[in-house]
Amino acid sequence: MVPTTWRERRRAEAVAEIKDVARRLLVAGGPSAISLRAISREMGMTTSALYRYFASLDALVAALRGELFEELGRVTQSARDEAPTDDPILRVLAMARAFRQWGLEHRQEFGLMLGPPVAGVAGPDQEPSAPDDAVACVGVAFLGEFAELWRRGTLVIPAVDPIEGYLVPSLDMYVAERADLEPLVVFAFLSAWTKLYGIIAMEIFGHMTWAVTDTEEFFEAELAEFARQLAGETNNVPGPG
Amino acid sequence: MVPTTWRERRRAEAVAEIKDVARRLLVAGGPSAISLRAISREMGMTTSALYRYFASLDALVAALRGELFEELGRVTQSARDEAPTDDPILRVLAMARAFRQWGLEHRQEFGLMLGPPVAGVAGPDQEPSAPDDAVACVGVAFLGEFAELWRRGTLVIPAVDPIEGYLVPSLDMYVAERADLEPLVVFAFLSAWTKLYGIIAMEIFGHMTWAVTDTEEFFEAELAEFARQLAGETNNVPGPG
DNA sequence: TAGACAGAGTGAACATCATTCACAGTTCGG
DNA sequence: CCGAACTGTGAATGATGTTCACTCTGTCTA
Repeated sequence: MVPTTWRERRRAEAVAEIKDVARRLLVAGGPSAISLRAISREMGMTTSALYRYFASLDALVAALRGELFEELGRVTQSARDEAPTDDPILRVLAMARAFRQWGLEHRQEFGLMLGPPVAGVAGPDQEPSAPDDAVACVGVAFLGEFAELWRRGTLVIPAVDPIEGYLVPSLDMYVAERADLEPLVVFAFLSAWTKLYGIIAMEIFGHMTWAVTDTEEFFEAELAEFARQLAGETNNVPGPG
Repeated sequence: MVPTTWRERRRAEAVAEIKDVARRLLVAGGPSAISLRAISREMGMTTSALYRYFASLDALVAALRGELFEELGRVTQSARDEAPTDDPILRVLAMARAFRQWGLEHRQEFGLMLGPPVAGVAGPDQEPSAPDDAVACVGVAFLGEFAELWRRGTLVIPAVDPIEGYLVPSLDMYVAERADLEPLVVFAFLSAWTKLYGIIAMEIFGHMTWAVTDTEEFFEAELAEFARQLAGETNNVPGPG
């Protein structure tokens, strides 16, 4: 499995360098700035030589996208592992912060990964409901903490009407030891997951500047309220006065 | 203001047709499929002639984007106006449903509008915190209902720690009669707004298929829980059992 | 009303891009 | 050690945005 022959090692290096240059171009000028010609120029190669490593530009971008998901997954999970083991809520918060932080530091990458699907990269020809969808990589880590929270009996969630039927049935497959998740837990996770995505994506895509000046403070306020809800400590406030 | 001379009328028609064709191309093949050459071909014109109407391809796309925001604004607000005037919560729900529905029926447009900023269309050179940001057009309608809800004293919101400081100060400018919005109300709106964006964008961008089969049911469940929270009727459920 | 002027369209040109192909050099395995 | 697979080359094709010098034609003014 590990490259042994010279050619294989050389090839792996080339693939890695191509993806590195592609990422640099992405960061510098957005997805449309990733061009085989620019890559070949920077690497001192012919453009056609790149086709020995990737079937097309789209294939390259798809590979890069996959690698970025791995990176984001590593980052969030290592943030989780630095949080105290016995406090799932703190672990969730740590992951959420790491998620946002990485996104802010890698806006273009974030857009490529979690923006609208790019034409040839994740088109409708791909199987739509692939169970190993790249997005799952990072989402599942959150799900795991919700499962742990539920296992301890400290998870407080709103009772939702007809919860059955619309969740992917084998979702607890991802969770350690097949937790046999209550659908309500999955709903609680999804609710938090979509909300997290909303805040972060909106900020990174620049759709929040018209309403919020200090997005970090807003994010922390949302996080605090979220933690309060998880602990069942919501103290509501009635109308004006 | 209204075009009177023949040339002006003719010009307005041409501009409209160009944007129409551009939109058709967008729908058919994504943003990268919008090309001046394809437009000119379809219109039986020379490509260079298009430069009499738009300074560049990016300018065309930007104009199209603006028009799409107007359309989405009209759709959501007309959905609101069909809901009972005396029930702000129902009005918010109607707008949320219309928002999602329009997005699902116009995925490419939605991506262009609310996805990551496209290179030349909404680049960093544009003024970042423009108060008339296009996203505001649709968001403000939601804010208005929250203001109304608050005015009636029926809005129940969580108490959030240090709310001052990170909100755009002149946000109540948008609200009818300058409501002098309590920051807490703005926070409640933003919380709902980001959440709504999260659910809808995630679904439209295809980032939810790995976890949810029937996204419509999930959306309705979230909506119901949201309405319950707004009315202060959350009935929580403790851990496993 | 006649002429000046701005608007609208043309066709050629240049630079960029992805992709393919026949060809040649290099490395590996039997 | 020799054939086969791998890696790279250079030319070619056809797509793209953008510019420029031109014509032609409405429109407005003197």
